[in-house]
Amino acid sequence: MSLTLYNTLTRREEPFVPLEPGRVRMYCCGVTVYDYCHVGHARSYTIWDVVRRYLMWRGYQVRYVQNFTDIDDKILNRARETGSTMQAVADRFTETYFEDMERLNVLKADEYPRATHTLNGIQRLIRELETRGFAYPANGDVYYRVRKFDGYGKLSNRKLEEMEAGRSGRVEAADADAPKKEDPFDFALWKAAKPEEPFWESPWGNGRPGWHIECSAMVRDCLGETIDIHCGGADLVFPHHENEIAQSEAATGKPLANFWLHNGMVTVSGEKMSKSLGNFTTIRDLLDGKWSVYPQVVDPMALRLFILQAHYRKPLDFTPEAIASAENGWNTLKEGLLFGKKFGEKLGWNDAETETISAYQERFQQAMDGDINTPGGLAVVFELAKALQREGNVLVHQGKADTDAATLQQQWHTLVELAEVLGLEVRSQEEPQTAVGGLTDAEIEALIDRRKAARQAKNFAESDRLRDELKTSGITLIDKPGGITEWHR
RNA sequence: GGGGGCAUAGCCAAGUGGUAAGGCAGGAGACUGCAAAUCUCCGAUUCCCCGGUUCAAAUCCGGGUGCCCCCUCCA
Repeated sequence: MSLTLYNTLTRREEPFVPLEPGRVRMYCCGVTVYDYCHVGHARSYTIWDVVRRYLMWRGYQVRYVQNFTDIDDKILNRARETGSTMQAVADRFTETYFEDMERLNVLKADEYPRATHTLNGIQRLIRELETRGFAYPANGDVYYRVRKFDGYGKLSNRKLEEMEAGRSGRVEAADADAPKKEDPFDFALWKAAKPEEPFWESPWGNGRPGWHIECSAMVRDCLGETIDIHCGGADLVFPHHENEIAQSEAATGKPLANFWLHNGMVTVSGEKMSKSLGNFTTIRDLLDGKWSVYPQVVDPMALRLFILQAHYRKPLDFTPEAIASAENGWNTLKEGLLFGKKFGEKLGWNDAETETISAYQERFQQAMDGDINTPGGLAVVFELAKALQREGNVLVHQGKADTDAATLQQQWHTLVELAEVLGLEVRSQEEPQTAVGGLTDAEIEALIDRRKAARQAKNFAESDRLRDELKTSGITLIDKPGGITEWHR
């Protein structure tokens, strides 16, 4: 069995073979740090996190690099609007990126290059392109000579003539740089500084790098001339990744990446979630219960589950119903994942190494090997979680489980292992134990005692009133056989 | 105009030639004073439409229809 991945470059699923046996070099296009991340970003970084985790689980040593674009017009605009500086804005939203990803349990990259720290590599690359005739200066700017690169269009599968011919029905925005370009398709490698903008010195004058060049330079600096996997959102295929290929391959004469992976867009009512459409929900607003159509706190793992329940290349529609569904699904998984903590000791589990159940492992792997089929992998995880949830309840109600302790331990071990490959973990620090209703445990117990008395006296009106009273304080009661009542917040 | 992708139960979603995974929601029963929780059971004669290939197709081929993404910053 081997892992196959859909490669945008060849438009086929291909067996994944790394350049160097056992090692994977992976680069992911990161965010431009000018605002909070939204659910679309969450999807992208979650899915690449899963690809990375899966490769590691498959035994590869993965080196994962993801950049921050911290030089950009949008950051500058934000700085102007808020009376701040590009650096300060970039630092702030780099920080919030980390906070959001931490909540989503996205593993930290091995390296986070930033445009502002890569100026040497960028300038070196531009100089090489200039020497080779792929770049030309024009009034302080430097442009890439697109028509000189034969392979231009190979990733996005388009021909310059055809793009020229149609140009879609959109209004063509005037390109202010057009007079400086030899050809309308040329793009900027270096932009001359405008008054009052931050700049860096260069052989072409003071200025700053264009967007595409930073990734070419960072990949080379951090991972080498050819890497195994380059990934990002499907909206980056053209022009961003196409231009990266043009820059890197013109300079080195080698392929930039063997596999190009792209994730599908998150949509809202069928339309792409994006800043420009204004239909986005930030990760923190969603998790903190500030999404207007779903004003409840959302478990980060439910968001993760929502993302993984769709195949990564398909569009994913973001709706309150889907989030509610994912929350319920996560509760089931969580029950399964907590099984060991709740019942392990009672079942007399030993500390010895427990084996993963191969039947489940193989089914999981088979699904994931098929272009990271997370919905298929989740089916296996859910089967285990449901089985354990059931056993847990049988155990609580009948005092003993239907399955022997050793098998349960293996099932639990398998569940935890496979769920972790998907990054689905119960993280204890996320359980806020603040008493919403302000009742202390003793007060709650006292109310329960009063209700018990009422029930024994068959005064059900009073007992139901007490139950409702507790309910409004956020306390749920569970009546069990033998007159025992348990409660939880 | 060009390029890419998608259409499977109420909703989400796997499945690429061998007779439809899984999740959510829903229904019935058990339990309960009633609830909640839990347990058991139940759902597509059918995979957008029309043709074709085949012993056999959701899966392959041809033709339609509808939707999304990209060609402008974008994950």
